[in-house]
Amino acid sequence: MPTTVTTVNVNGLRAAARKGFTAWLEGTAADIVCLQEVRAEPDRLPAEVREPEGWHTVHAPAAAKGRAGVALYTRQAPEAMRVGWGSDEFDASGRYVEADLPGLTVASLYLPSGEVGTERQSEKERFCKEFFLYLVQLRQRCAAQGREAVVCGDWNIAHREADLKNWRANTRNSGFLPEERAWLSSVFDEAGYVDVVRGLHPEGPGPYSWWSYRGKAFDNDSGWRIDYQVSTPALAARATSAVVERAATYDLRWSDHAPVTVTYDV
Amino acid sequence: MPTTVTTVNVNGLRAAARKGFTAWLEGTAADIVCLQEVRAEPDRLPAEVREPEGWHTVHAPAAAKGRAGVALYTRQAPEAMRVGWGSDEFDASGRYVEADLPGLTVASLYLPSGEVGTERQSEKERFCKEFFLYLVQLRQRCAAQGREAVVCGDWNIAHREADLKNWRANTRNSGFLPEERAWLSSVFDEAGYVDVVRGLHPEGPGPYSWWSYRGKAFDNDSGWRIDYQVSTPALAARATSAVVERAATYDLRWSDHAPVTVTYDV
DNA sequence: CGTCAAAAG
DNA sequence: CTTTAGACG
Repeated sequence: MPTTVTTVNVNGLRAAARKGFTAWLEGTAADIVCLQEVRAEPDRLPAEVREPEGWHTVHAPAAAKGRAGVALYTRQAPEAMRVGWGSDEFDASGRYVEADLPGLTVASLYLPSGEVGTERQSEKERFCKEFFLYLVQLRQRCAAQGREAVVCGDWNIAHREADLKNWRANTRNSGFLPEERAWLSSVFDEAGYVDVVRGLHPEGPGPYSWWSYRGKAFDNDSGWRIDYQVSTPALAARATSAVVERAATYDLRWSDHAPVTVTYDV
Repeated sequence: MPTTVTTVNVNGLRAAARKGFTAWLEGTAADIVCLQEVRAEPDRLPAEVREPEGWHTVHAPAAAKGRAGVALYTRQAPEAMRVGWGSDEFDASGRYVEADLPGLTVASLYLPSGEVGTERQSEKERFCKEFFLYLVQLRQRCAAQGREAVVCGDWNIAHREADLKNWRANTRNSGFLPEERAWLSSVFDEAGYVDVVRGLHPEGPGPYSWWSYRGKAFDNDSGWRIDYQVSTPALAARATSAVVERAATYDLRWSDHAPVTVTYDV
């Protein structure tokens, strides 16, 4: 029985809904949708966006209004859900929510974006450090429960040179720093997770999932692959297809990110 | 030789230009256009809006970015122009500019909007007090120079019951306070100016020139007549037509105010 | 370049 | 309800 999972950074769910997210959701075949950068308290979302007909939704807004915010939309009712991972600093930041479905834990992650030389980069580093420890715990817990896990979201790090158009120009920019790339490698090599999309598409460049709104980044396909489905190995082995739903034209976009959709044969 | 003068509060010239002001300006027969609430420094306006082909423009932005701002667009080059009237408090507030054309001084005025019980109402009162003294001076100067004068703009006061849809509900609201109405009467009765549009349309209600964006004010024609052409008597006597260019539908509006256009046979 | 909150109207 | 500046990304 196939299960399809989509992750997408909506860059403001209210704006995205006006521009096409609602139509996209109505048309999608996904069973699970992971959202990042909702940027609204649930009360401030139209009801048909907050809890659309046919979906169960879990919202984890940030304490700061208009910032971050993640959500999970599932066709099946979750057995359990958890906001954050027990972090004093990050649990109220609207950056992590997970839900248990039969045999599967699915998470929506919005890893902080950084800026070299600023406090935002330090925050990103602190987040990564804490979150790595949690990823190890998550794997152990899922193994003990006979569950698979997939952590979907905007990780704000391109892993390898094939994961962004202009890697040379970005070796000193947040999102492609050597230490960030090494951290992401440790998620795969030490914590034992798998980059599902790269597994199905071993050849780069791309597929990119984010194009800056600045300049002509979208038209030039000057993108980054920073949205991942990071899963337990057994689940990754059951992935049968992966696509990035890049909009046909600039004007048809409803976010600066595109949905990343994977079908798992589980 | 007829001269047509339009005054309109554009509620943000950048937004208005996107929504239809540019097309309106290209189609207008006016010789002189007085703008209020430009809400942009000239540098931040597209060149074709800041100084359109065929027009001479005078911009008087507010010191505070994004606030107030008046301008005059004339097909003929002005002989002189003056920003403010020599007021310590108001000259840099982007609320008054005047220009001399042959035989005529034309001004664009954006009188402060108030709110009862707040500092904004006190500011409006101070403005009115100072500006009345200037209006008297202006008349004397124009008389001495053999010039007519017309002060066009958003006066933010409805003069009489016929000048707003729901006058009873507004007797305690800024814009229709007894003292504001009395002040405007003094502009006519003591300073000796004439309300040109009311002269040509003695019967109310209306014509209204502003409808709040809130609620269904436009659809219900729940408007106010707060945009005036206030002229010297001899000029008013030469006015041959006056129209408020109310948009046909809500969606065709490019401001919450409508252009008020008068043709003078001078 | 685009989203959002807040202040202003 | 709409515009704008400013913060953030």
